[in-house]
Amino acid sequence: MTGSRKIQGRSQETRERLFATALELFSRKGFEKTTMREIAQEAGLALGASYYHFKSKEEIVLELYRRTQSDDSKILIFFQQEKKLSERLQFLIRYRMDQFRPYRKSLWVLASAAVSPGNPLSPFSQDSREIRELALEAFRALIKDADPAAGPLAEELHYLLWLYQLGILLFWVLVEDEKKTQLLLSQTSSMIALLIKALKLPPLRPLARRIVTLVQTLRD
Amino acid sequence: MTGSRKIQGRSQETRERLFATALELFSRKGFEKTTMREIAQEAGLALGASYYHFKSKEEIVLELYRRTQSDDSKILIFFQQEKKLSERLQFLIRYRMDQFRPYRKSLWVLASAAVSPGNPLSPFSQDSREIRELALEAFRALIKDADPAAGPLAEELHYLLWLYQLGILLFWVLVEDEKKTQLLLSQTSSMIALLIKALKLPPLRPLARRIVTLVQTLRD
DNA sequence: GTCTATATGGAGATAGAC
DNA sequence: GTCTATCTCCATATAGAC
Repeated sequence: MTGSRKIQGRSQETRERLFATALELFSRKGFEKTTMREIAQEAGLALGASYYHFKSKEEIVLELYRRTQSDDSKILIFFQQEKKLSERLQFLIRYRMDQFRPYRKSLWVLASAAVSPGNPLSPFSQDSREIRELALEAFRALIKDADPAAGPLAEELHYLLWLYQLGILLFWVLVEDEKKTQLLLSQTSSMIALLIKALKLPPLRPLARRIVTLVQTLRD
Repeated sequence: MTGSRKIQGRSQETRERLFATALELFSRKGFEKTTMREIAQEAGLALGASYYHFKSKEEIVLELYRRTQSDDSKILIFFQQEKKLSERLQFLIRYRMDQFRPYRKSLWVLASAAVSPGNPLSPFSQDSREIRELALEAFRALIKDADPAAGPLAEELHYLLWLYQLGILLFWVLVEDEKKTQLLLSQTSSMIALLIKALKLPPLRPLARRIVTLVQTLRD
């Protein structure tokens, strides 16, 4: 038993080393240009040994997906004690960044590899809807009982804020500057709260309606 | 002479067919997953014959870059007769879309292939600054003498509008719906003009300053 | 000028010895 | 678990027919 645990432990260690080496190479050279031979060599293994741990190069990416699966219960708990919309926004997006941070450098390279048509890795293909719906659910919870209330944007605000989140994450991944991203997040999230308040003023009601109609039309 | 022209003509035709076939396959299967063998076969050529026309797979992409090089003089001429900012915005962005339209389906796949680190194709690498500066120049011209005038945003408005353009083009390439893109463009460009006007109102001056400071900080 | 046929070396992946 | 040997398919390059 103890012996078996030891072996499992060493195997896990090797697998971990392979995984880390692969991500390092992916972020440095890109997914397609990184070869299994390189990964194996850099991790100090023979090619065949690497294939024992990961059946294919794509399976390494699936491992990354698995590790960034989220448990959003902490987000919902935070929402119970904090009603301010800008604070909720910042918390939710920072929470996502914490999930992705260990793999931030690999994210862009892998995401762009994944959008290739017919790529089984693509979160934009089959699994897309499921993942996106989960993410949208968190934003629906964010809006409920929030201050300021959604007002005339109510029907589409969760979707708009989800798009906003994508933009922030894109900036984070591309610009690779933690401080700047935090500044952008804190500044724009309070501006958004301001804008939501402003759109409740009677003279701006038609504009708010126009925005909602536009978003609804574009979403199909 | 006539004989030579004829041969050149046929060669040009073959080259054109190869080029079109390659782009079609790139957009269907992705750049990396498309092989020269496939391109040759689908175009009805032998492999070696393809290499006569394009020395490498990457050279096909360089051909695409060459074809989308822009001549912005028509934009400047349009600006002389049209002062309205929302009209200018729509014209400029539609002009870019016209440039890219023949290759729209290939754009995303190639762009994502190009952002791989160390990729010689990348417009984000060395050539990046040059291309971006050219694009920004058009937006500087757009703002000059525009109605409404830039107001408190003046210092950074050309940059903000350039970002806006990137967003519209991203939507266009990803959503693949010409009508929706046109709707998004016309609606949002008039909202932008409205917002610029609003930010001149005295109570919104501090907000405008905050935006300018934020953009300046984030740009380095 | 244009094409066919073929060679080289490297990629992902697998089989089977240890 | 890890290795070596090997398979198949790819990009690339070139020799020579037409």
